[in-house]
Amino acid sequence: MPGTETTRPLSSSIGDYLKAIWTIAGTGSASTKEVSGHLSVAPASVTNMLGRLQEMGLVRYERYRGASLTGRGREEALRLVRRHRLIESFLLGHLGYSWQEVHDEAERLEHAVSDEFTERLAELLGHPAHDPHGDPIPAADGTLEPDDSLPLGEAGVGGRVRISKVSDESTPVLDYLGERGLVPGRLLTVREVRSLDGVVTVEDEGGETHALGEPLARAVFVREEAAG
Amino acid sequence: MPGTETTRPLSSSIGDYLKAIWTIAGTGSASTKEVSGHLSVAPASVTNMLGRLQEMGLVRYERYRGASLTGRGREEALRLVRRHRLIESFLLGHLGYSWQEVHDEAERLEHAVSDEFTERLAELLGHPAHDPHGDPIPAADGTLEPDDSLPLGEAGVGGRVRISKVSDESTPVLDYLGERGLVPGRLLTVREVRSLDGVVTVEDEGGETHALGEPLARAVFVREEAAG
DNA sequence: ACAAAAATTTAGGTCTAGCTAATAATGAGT
DNA sequence: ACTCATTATTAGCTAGACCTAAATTTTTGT
Repeated sequence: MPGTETTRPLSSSIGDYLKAIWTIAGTGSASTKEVSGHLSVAPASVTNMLGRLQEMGLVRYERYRGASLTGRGREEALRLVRRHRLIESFLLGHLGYSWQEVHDEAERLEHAVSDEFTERLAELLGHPAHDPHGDPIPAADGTLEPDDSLPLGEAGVGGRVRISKVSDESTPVLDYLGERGLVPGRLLTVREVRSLDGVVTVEDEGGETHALGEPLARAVFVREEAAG
Repeated sequence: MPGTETTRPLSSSIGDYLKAIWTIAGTGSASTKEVSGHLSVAPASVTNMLGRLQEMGLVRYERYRGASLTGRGREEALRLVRRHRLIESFLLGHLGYSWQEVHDEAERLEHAVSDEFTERLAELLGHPAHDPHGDPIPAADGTLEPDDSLPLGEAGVGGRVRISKVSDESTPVLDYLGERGLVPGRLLTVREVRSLDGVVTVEDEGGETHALGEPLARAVFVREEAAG
């Protein structure tokens, strides 16, 4: 059966590279330095690995020019993202993990888990479309819903917006927002966007007002609501 | 803090060696060949690794004499066994895995999972004392209930016995027994043990009679019931 | 008691994924 | 257009965990 070896294991660090490129560049291309920074690996090691990934047909890579994912590379990356997000959902929903604990555990687990496990987990969770951060979970067939959300600061003043996701970079930020109910799904009205310091003032459904500065405002992504 | 580095990561294959020695020899000692067979690793590699494990203080090893676990080695092995059995329980109980699928998945997961995860999983499962095969699950503190079960063939004729566990070596065997309800917890009466071929005849609670030959009889372990 | 068989160890090599230091290409600023 | 800082690549090494083939020790059978 030629062409049937779709699911050979693929060492765990290979997946990390693919995910990194996908995260950094999406469909575009990622530089050695960016990947190096993302994975905390020396640039020289990245160069080396990108060469190998190209030989495997997972990335397109040109010396001094950075790398971008091939179809297969993207597929593989999305498969890992799917695993990661489903596992995070499980850890938060069923095992009582907190935001901060979840990421590392999921990072390790996503490399150990089989497709079988992933799909059964999806089943258990009721095939969620989004993870707890609000990020879309790629479908089992590798499809990913296009993400049309925008940073809170770029929303139109006076508009009604719904929080679509909260970026998972910083734990204190997540905690702060979580405590105030600023989580995916929440409906807000944008009251003011001050261009000097980027502070965004919003009003939530309960009439509470929140003023969000630099790191906070950038962590919140929203979608404009159909009816204002 | 000297002596506080209890939980450093320990590469995954190290754990495999410790578990193998524990499984083969318990508290006694395992030969190079046994370990080699158990892990499907060349004998030379085993020799090499046993030397390293000794340096780490995890096994006692004498050239040409085999290896046995030290206290720390045993602790580590039992921790993995705990993980493995809890994960198996979860896969069977919550994700709908079947006997045959469960083992490999658990084997991979047990190396990726943290203590945190393990304990939260134990919580979710209601702190079970036994896994689905009937094997005791080591406690979080490293304690393991002594196992006083014996192979079905060694039970006294006429006695009432309860199936304590079913060894998880062979899938067809597990399936066969499972289909007939010969699972841990089942109460049986031993009708006959034929010494020529080792066939054991038992009667279950429903009055059904089962004649179990070599591989089957050896997979079933029982405990004698207090009141006959 | 000893030779042959079985088990084990040693020696020497591979592959992966990382590292540092030295060298080369790219691109920004004047 | 040229120089210099930045970014990448090459070269050469390390460590872990494995392998095969050759040498050695232990065990077994007579």
